[in-house]
Amino acid sequence: MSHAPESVDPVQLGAYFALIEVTSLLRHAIEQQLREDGSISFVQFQILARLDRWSPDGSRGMTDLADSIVFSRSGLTYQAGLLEKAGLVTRTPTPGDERATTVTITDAGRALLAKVFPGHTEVVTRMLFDPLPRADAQTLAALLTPVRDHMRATPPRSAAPRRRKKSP
Amino acid sequence: MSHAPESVDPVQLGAYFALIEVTSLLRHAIEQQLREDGSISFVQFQILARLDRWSPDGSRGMTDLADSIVFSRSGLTYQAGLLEKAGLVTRTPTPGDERATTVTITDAGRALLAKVFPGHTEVVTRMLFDPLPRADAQTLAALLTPVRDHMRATPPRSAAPRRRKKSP
DNA sequence: GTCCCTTGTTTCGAATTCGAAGCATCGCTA
DNA sequence: TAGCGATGCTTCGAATTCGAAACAAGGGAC
Repeated sequence: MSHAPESVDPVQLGAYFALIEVTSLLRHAIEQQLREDGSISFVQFQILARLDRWSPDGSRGMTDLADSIVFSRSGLTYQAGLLEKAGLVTRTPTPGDERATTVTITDAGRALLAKVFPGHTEVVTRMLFDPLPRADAQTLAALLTPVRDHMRATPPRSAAPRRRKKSP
Repeated sequence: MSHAPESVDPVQLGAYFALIEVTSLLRHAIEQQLREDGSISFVQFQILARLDRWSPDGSRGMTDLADSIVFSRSGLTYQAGLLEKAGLVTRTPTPGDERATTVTITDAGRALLAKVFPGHTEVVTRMLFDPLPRADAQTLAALLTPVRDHMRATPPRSAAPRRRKKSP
């Protein structure tokens, strides 16, 4: 299936493995902190944060929300159910489209997020930003942001078009 | 719970989110490719690769192996069971320590890894290294490798601190 | 040699994740 | 306006993950 070389540039390989490991370690650390502070999971934190800080009116459609955190739709249905049961978000039919559901963060959701955020920030700072000075973080962002955009624009490979495509 | 500031430097935050998203997207892409090429999961690929390329004699103890890929021990027990059943690794008692188990990659394991590696490389190259030129990958590695080592040396902050030997 | 804390691994149960299939609605086209 | 593929979400079943508890062997103190 491929013409790609068996051997990879060790330098690049180093970057790849560091990427995977750093993210795993960071995520584990964050999960533990979140469990202590607010009894929510990392995905739930992502959902609340996405709604509170990067969404108009604190609400989004399900599909959009799922894509924005790189998560499956069915998985989001499950998590949104949990969050709704806990009173942290609401799900309402989207006006103008009976199919669509709008997820909105509640005041309780914002409160929990605010309670949990300092610990999260502290962990990220201690694990990632402390050994990575500001100038370096800037470099990292400058490197990774274009890569992220490239990946978002390049779906995994169309064996079967799985992820939703954008408007042509 | 913390004195950490509520607001984070947007530049750093950008690096953090890009890190999480890039890794998620990359991992999904790799998983799909692995599924097509060799019917193994990402963790299984990690295990085989770790044994084949970064372990003496292609073998390691369970704990060491689990830690090296940032994976739970019980999870590794499960995966090692699957791999053993598939004939890709063997589990033998470690000579000199009856408790310990040594995991060793088999010829079939190496063969499968060799078969799967090109596709893996191709995906990583296309998704990560293509938009990230070699010089940049070098920068990325230079940034992340120390961070990774820092994280490895700084466990998640043990919630239940292990009992120490003796009080001085 | 014996006690007892450590270390290495597995078992167990609960929770979470994903893909595929199922439904219902939308909206374009004739 | 009827037909029909596209779109948005949920349900379902299967697989995988983790932490805690259980088990078993090692090894130091006495």
